[in-house]
Amino acid sequence: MKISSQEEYGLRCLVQLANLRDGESLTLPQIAEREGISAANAGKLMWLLNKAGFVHSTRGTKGGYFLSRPAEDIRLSEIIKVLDEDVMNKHCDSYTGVLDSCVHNGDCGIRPVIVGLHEIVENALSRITLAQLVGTESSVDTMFHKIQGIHRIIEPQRV
Amino acid sequence: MKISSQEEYGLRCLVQLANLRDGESLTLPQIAEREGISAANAGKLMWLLNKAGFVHSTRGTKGGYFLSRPAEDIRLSEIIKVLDEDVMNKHCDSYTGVLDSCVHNGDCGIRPVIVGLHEIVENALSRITLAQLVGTESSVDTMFHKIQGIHRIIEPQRV
DNA sequence: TTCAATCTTGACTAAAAAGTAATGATTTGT
DNA sequence: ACAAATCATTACTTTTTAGTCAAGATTGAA
Repeated sequence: MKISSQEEYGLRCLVQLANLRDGESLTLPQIAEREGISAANAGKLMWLLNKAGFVHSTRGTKGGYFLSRPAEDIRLSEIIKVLDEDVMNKHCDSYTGVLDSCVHNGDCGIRPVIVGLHEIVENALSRITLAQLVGTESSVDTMFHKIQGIHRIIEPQRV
Repeated sequence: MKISSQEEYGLRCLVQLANLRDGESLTLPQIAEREGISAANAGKLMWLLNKAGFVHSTRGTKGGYFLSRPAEDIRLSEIIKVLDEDVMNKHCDSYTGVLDSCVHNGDCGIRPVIVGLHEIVENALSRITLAQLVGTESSVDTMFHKIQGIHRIIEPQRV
């Protein structure tokens, strides 16, 4: 269970945009350089994010990308859903209740695990907004503090 | 964020073995047929699981695979760790505290998310044992009930 | 002892994901 | 109008993951 490259870098790019001030924007080469990827690669990611409505872009000189809505309103769960469309599709459609479409009908001990995992991850990511990821402190201390913070946000209440 | 094929089918194979009675075992063709994969593929998975100590095998006629310890003692977190070694390695070693080895030093807003996700998944999987996945009910009702059960197990307490 | 069933292992092939390149379209400034 | 900067889109290449195959080793039974 891991985060795909597309998920990771798509998210990173959005964080870059979330760090901008009002009216500012970033070009593909700028985004690419800040994240250590090629401009072509960044272009592909931004294309996806644009299609999905997270960012707007303007072409020509002085063009670039910027968030299309406030970072406070963008939840990580939405982003991930776009960057990795088939999170769940792949593992039996029974997630949606349609048991017949899964090869493992009648003999699938692990379906509850897959569904359960999907749900806790989705739940955790829905509690974090882009705005909560701004800032670029790098010391072990601040990073540790931040991890604790996210962790507090992430942990769901017991039912 | 998704479960890899290796994780999924490795786990499925172990569930098959967990369903056996004492003294029984399953051959590769048997495992393969039950999971809808090829015997060769099953062989590779079982090889990994054997190396990692989850199963024992006997060769020759009447040979096969069986769990090397009680299903109650095998936590899903251990299994997944073996089936997908580089769960976290990939995303910056800073997870281990060594910040210098990550390309994104000083500009990594998402590290807390990656670490946080890893932790809640690990935590969830460590609460489920193979024994809890035996049985093969397939009706929507029983499956739904099981999902709820796993969900209750999975959700961590609030800190 | 010999044969058939079975696991073991490494090399090979196929499919999927990631990343690159190239061409075209739009905008701004002169 | 023109040139430069920039995004948009599709096709292509590389890398990684998944899956197959075949030759070898071990065991049990006749």
